[in-house]
Amino acid sequence: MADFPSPMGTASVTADLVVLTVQDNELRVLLVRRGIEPHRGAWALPGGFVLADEDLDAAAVRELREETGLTAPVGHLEQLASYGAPGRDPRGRVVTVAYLALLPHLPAPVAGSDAEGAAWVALPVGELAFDHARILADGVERARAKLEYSPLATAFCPPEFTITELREVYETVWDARLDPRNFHRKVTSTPGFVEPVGRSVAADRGRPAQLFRRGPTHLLHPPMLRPTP
Amino acid sequence: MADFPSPMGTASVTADLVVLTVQDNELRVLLVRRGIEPHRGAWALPGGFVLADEDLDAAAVRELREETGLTAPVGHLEQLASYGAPGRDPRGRVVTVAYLALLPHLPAPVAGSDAEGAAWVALPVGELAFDHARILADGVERARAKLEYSPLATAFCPPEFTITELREVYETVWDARLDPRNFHRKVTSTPGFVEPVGRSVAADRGRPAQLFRRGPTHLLHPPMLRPTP
DNA sequence: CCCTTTTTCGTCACGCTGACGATAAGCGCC
DNA sequence: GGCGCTTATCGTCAGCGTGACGAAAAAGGG
Repeated sequence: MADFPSPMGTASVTADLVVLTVQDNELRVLLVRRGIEPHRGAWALPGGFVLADEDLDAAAVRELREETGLTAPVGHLEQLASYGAPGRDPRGRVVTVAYLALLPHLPAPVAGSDAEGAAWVALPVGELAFDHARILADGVERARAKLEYSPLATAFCPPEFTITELREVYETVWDARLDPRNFHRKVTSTPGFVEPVGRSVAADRGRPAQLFRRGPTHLLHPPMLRPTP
Repeated sequence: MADFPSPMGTASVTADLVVLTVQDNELRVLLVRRGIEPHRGAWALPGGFVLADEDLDAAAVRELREETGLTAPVGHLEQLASYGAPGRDPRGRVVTVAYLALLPHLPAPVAGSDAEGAAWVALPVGELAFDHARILADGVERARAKLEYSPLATAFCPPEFTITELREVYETVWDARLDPRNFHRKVTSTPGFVEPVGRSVAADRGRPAQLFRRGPTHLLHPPMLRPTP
């Protein structure tokens, strides 16, 4: 690491969020409509500046809470990547540390103080402010890849879910169809992926399905295979 | 994204490198000995401040060139993660974007202007300045994982290499022993992993080995499996 | 009760892997 | 040149996980 004084004056640092959820068999992202310039009126990823005495992860957690009203620790949050091209923000040098959040479907989002509104927008979305389209694409790609070798699909589900609900998450995020019988075998035979609750729940039609919780495993061995188109 | 003025004054942004190589069946990392405070005399990851009109990736490429003297694009370079805990640098708020580089073994490294020396240090290393021990651990873990599902082990090899050299890379990075026969079958039967050059090379003893180049694939299907200890 | 729907269990062929034997192709030495 | 040693490369075979698909179980509705 070099030393002061810095050749690059200084930069502002923001934590922006790619918050994904699955609703109505659609992959949706939380977007806010910008209330101020630049890009006033355009859709953008939620986020904000990192505070002076705040860690990057803490800033992401705070932003997520502010935008979704989340209090309990549900879903999943991880650092995605950082973006700092010189011209990406017309106001000056801004380095953005992007985070990826996977959540079960929640009530209507809350608009932040600097936004005119917030909404869950189904993918693919249209134009976004700044380089947020690229950040979103990176987040979606990360999420798609992580479903293969991690049990993170359960982050899209409520605390108790059926195998079919979990399969619909995979089918939605991957935009593919999975065989219900093979999927059921795979999920229930992978140790630590899901644990049976013991109760069942009846849908509108068909045989009632068993309820499951997410298991203790953080890595799938062997991974869930994405069908080859 | 929120707007100016920033609640967090501003921060300095550095690009630090986890440069890994394999030499003498040891995984080694490029470290510099700090010539100035803080942590003067301590080992640290190479890196430096991002310039005013410079993208993050460009800063990483420049630092890598300055520290290793690399001109041609060899090996592999990717963003690792960002670190910005408030107290991680005693001089003030510094956000570091860490990069991971995988290189074949090179001649002696070059000491930067702000370092008293540079060296390839075999893992595990001792104490490091700042939070560089954590960054290094994250980089090594990323490298170990990537060898499973990507052909990045070839980044540790010279342009032309034998299957045995490639296997020794896996064995060194994973600290495991692989069956030479099964490894040979796996590598040569995975499409696009390696391509035969057509020539052979004789070692000190034994049958001469065929030479290979890295293939066009960027993802291994199915992945190379790490042995379960 | 029969039909429909959905969940859940079984069966079977195939491909990949781990374990390991066998052969090929060099070298040094006598 | 033949022999022994070492390493590279090819073969064989059992076991496991997977894709494809049949079949039974468990509800509700006419």
